[in-house]
Amino acid sequence: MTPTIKDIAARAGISYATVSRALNGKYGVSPRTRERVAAIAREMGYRPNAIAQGLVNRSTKTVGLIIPDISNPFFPRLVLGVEDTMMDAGYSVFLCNSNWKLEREKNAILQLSRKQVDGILISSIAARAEEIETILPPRIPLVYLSSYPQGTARSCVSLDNIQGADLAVSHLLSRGRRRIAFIGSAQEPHSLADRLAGYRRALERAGVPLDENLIILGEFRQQSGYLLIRRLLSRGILLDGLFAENDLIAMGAVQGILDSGRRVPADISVIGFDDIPIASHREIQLSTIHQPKYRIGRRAAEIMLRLLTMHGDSHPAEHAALEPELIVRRST
Amino acid sequence: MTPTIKDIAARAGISYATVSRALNGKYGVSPRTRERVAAIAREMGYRPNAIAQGLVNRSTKTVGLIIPDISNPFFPRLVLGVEDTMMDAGYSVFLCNSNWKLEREKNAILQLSRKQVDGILISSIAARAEEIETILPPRIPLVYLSSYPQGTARSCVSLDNIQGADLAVSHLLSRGRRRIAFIGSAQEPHSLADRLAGYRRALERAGVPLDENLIILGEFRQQSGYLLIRRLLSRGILLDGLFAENDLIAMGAVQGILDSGRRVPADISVIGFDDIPIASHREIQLSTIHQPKYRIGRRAAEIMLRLLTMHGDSHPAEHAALEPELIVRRST
DNA sequence: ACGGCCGTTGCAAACGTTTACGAAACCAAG
DNA sequence: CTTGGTTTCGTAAACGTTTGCAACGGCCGT
Repeated sequence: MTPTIKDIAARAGISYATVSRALNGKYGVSPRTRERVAAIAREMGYRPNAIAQGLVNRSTKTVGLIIPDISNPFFPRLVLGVEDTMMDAGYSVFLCNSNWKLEREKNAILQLSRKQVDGILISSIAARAEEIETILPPRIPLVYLSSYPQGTARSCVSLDNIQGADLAVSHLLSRGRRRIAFIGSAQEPHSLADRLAGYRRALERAGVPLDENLIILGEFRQQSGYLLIRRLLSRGILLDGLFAENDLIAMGAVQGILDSGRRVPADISVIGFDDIPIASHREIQLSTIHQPKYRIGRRAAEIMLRLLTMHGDSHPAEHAALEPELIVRRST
Repeated sequence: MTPTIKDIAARAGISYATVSRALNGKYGVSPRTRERVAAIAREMGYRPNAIAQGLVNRSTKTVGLIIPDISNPFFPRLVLGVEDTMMDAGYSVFLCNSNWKLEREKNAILQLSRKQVDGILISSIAARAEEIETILPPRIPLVYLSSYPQGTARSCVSLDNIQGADLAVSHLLSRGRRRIAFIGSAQEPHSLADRLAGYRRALERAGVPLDENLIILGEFRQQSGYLLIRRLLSRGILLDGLFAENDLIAMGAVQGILDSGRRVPADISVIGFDDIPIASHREIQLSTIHQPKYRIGRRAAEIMLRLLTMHGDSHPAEHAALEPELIVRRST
């Protein structure tokens, strides 16, 4: 059907080994035949079969990218960062959505390893490294983006979540807030833990007592923020500030606060996390901690490429922690 | 390294052909050995090498998905729809961003065909079919999503853009608007043409004269909508309604209108297209034409699966046009 | 003229599968 | 016990590449 290396060889009257060498610029082919082969290949519209190449080279020039949910506004730019830089380096990327389920993450890893990907980038919800690293193929590069399970020796790139949360809460404190609630999601154990830690650290440093009643957990969704804050307020619990684990929750919470007859930020200051695109909209203006999503993706891909090129010589895990940045908008 | 079919054969003391048959449930292997093989495979953690399988089966259980830009809020749910249903059917999907460039679309097709994908789903910006179909491998299934170039004989699934635009403009007319502007993007020729056609059709049917000065083109970006409407207004051109080719432009335009001291919808009613997630936000409340993005993706994937299973017997192109739905919100 | 070396090419194995074909083994019936 | 048929299994080719090794020819130096 589509021409193969053998077809070219037949047409050129030489062996297909020579064709291969000519096309790949290998040493040992006369300039004359090299050109002839190139011309014929072009003319026949030859495209190397990457599958066959993958089989013999034991490298598919392909990586897998596993994320929880591409329709969550945090991920698209991260994915784009990965895709852009991998593509520039000649790699293709398999996209897999795990839907926040460990089972599906594991399944994705399985599928990817069958497809012989050269590496895997994953934004995992696993709490412990064994949960997913045990099913990895032997010596395949893996880098965590925007996550890192406990006990892993792999590379990862993410924001300094503790620092970011600290920044957010300190900002609320600087606004004179003392009763600061935290609304988080139980879906992603790691970032939750760190952001909670940052929350605690900031309060402690400021000498503000911690009230466990102000900490509540739900899901990574907007509605979740709405419901949780309303429940909190209806219980008559006093608060003048809110730190949400992410912008989606924060936006829902803002609506909940408004619906309960209170003002933002006058009565309650609200700050989120991530700086998703909507957060900066004129009518929203949510204060937040900025995450350079595209850069995180790019950086992770760069690390992956490095791991890929030094194929297995040693894997000095690289831990890139990007700096969080406070973005002050109308909600505080 | 990772166990192959031969390792299993050696361990079981049989030929690897038999192992293959046993593992694939082919006819002609005794239940006893079948079980033995399965047990050994499980114990050794065997994973079939999909690359090798792809080579001999001439099918990689893989498709390519080409879209302009995953970070555009229109695409994530569409991608999710594709990914979910392809994955359920045992396929993996390569994601490629073309960044609204025909060159990159073509390049993506090239890469994908080298990777021997079984099919390609593409949200193309090409105006004419030849522009991209000429570089397709011979008999590979292709389905257009949310786009269809002129002169193609391939399947496609998209919204009825003319009808949708008609709906939008008719809605503005029903609100008593007569001077209705159109702001579009030149980036995607097809949807532009259709939405413009619907715009014209609705005006004509209502007997409202068309004013070419009210039609302006820019980019698919929020900022573009802002700048264009401001320019329009500063020229002193009268208008009381605006139909934007998509929500992003519409949102930018709303800001531009507000900044120019006019009210929405009192002075100028605004309606968009797509119904991206932000549009429904409480503080935005943009009227628009809903596109069922996830369903479009799913539907396209289903068509692809059908094409894939009847491997080449004949390709009766399937043209699925989903119904647009008018969503009335605060901006009109 | 001859030996050796280099530049160029071909042969064949290998990557991990699937599968057509044939061989062996088994069983039942004659 | 032979025969024919049916299971069950092994051999080998094939998919499209890459690459080590050997072979070939020509050129150079002696």
